[in-house]
Amino acid sequence: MAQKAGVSAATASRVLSGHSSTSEEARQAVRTAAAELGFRPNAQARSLRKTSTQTIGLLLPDIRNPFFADLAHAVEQRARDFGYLTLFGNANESQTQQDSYVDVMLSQRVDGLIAAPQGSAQDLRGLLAGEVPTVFVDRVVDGAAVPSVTADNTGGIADAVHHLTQRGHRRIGYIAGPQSTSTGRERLQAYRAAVAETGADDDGSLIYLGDFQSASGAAGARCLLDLAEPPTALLAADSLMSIGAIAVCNERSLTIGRDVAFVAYDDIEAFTLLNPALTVIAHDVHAMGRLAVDLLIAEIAGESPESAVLPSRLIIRGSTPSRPEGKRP
Amino acid sequence: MAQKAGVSAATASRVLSGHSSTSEEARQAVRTAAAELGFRPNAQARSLRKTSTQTIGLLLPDIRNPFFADLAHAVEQRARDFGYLTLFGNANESQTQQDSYVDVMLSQRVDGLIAAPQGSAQDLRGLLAGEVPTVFVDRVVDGAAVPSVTADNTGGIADAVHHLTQRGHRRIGYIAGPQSTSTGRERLQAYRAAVAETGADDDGSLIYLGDFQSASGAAGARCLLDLAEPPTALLAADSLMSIGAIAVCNERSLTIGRDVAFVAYDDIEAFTLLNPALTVIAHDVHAMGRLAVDLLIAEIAGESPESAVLPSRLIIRGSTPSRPEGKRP
DNA sequence: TTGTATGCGTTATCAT
DNA sequence: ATGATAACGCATACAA
Repeated sequence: MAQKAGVSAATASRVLSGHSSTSEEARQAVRTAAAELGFRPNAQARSLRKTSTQTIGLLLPDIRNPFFADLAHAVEQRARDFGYLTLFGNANESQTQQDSYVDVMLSQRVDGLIAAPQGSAQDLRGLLAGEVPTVFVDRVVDGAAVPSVTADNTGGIADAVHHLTQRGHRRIGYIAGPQSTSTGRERLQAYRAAVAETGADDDGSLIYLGDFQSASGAAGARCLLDLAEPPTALLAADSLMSIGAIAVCNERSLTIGRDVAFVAYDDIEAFTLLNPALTVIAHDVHAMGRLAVDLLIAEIAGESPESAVLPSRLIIRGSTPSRPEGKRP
Repeated sequence: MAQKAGVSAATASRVLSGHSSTSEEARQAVRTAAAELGFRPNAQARSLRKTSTQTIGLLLPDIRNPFFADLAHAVEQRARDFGYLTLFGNANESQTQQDSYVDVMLSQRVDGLIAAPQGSAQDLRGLLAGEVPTVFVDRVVDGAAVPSVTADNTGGIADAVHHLTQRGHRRIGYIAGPQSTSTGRERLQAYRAAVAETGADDDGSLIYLGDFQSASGAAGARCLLDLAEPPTALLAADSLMSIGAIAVCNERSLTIGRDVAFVAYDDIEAFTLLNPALTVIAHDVHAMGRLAVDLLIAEIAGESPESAVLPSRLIIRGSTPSRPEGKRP
């Protein structure tokens, strides 16, 4: 390339990176030569020489979960604003895959890492050793000194339970997330606290432990509805489990809102299409992703950004009417 | 690292890559040293030396579209099987972002590229110049000699239109995808052909050009339903536009299945929750992603794999009952 | 089996 | 303003 332009590699580099002072004719020569050859600087070599890769890693547990898809989109767009390419890993709700992606991303020398982690701190030694600037998003890992952007899980669940008890429900079935995630744990704890506070039935059999996937939501709904004394309201800890649970209700010809109330954690557009539409605990996913990137950028710049907790908002729709006097099958 | 283990860099490299012959004691020394130092080989440097990066690029138009999220998942999992990391780009249905991602990925020297492209061949000169093994998935670009894995758009739409006419519909409103995509074009053409073939109303005003996003589905539904002689059935070219369209039907208290029939292109789980559930044109997204990776691997290996067209399947559910005699508002 | 030397493509330093 | 040179971290050909 350089020789085609009749200059040294150094000059070509200077022209292409627009760095140092170059002559007009050198710029011309290099640019035409580059264009003709379809020359593309090798990012690997550049990263090797510089310290940065202009790349951040995004480690998500499940890209098929609309919440994380939205989050990915928000992160990616914001990262672009700062000139970073987002390297994407889908842990598939598996510790093994998560670890392997952390490994790969560290090997790729990402400049920073945004992760919605699972498991304990031990599993993420790499990150926690401070090997790379890291921000946790949505989920956190206990005992990790890592800035995070999370949602107000406790407030969200509390609002939902209070809402349901106000509407006359005392038996609230809860389809929980996996306890290997901070969100799964926090939301379950919040459910228990809210149940205690409101005086709703504190019955361990009203809790089903799912895994944030649709099938477990279905299993949970079956289990709860089969109880001798079934719940009059269902609350599921994410949108995918909600979908599974609602499918079971339909299967059994239980009408949501009439035969059983329903609240979903996470809002997705399709939930507004249901009849009645679903009452949900919603968040500003876009803000969450955006803020996570901002924190990471600050961290990369050597600052120590503060963690943030974004508010939850209960959106009341038709799936949680006041409880009628009548019984349900 | 090497000196900590008391060996040369070459020996360390050999041990870590498990390549050449090494002595037991060298292996021990290197491995313990590597573990103690938390040593991680630099993938950049390795890629620079080797020709491959063990990385493929995946360029998708919209990760928030469940179809592409599923596709991303399938591709990523399959790529893992071959030891490839998937580098992910979300073009956001924008040509500019698409081009910039192609640029970045080529700079990153991905070993191959899987893309659901938009626009014309001119916009993707880089790929088409054969700079890197490429496979198109879902969408293609005209005039490009690139293997592809697509769905049978024509068959899917034809089945849907035939189904609707058999159920007594003559005015079928079609919310089309953008004509800058091959899927948008093919499906629209198939709609027109099927309308002509079945003798349904061939009325240009029954066609609305959307952009595969939810808002345009809503706009399309409003436009079509406002017609002096509105359609009795609606067909939308993807799931997002379907969601927007259904929201409008609900808004107007039109009951799907009773007041207006509905068929969505692409199946998503939430569609089965609607009451009635949606009739959809479904595909095996997982197979599509998997096959795309397989083709790419073959291409990387120097072969010339054949393009594949995966079948569409019409899943008939409650949203398309036989047309009653009664009119709709 | 292992060490030495070289090169991958780029950029920073130091001359000129 | 530009060229020569070294260095980034790793892998390989060759020598020992």
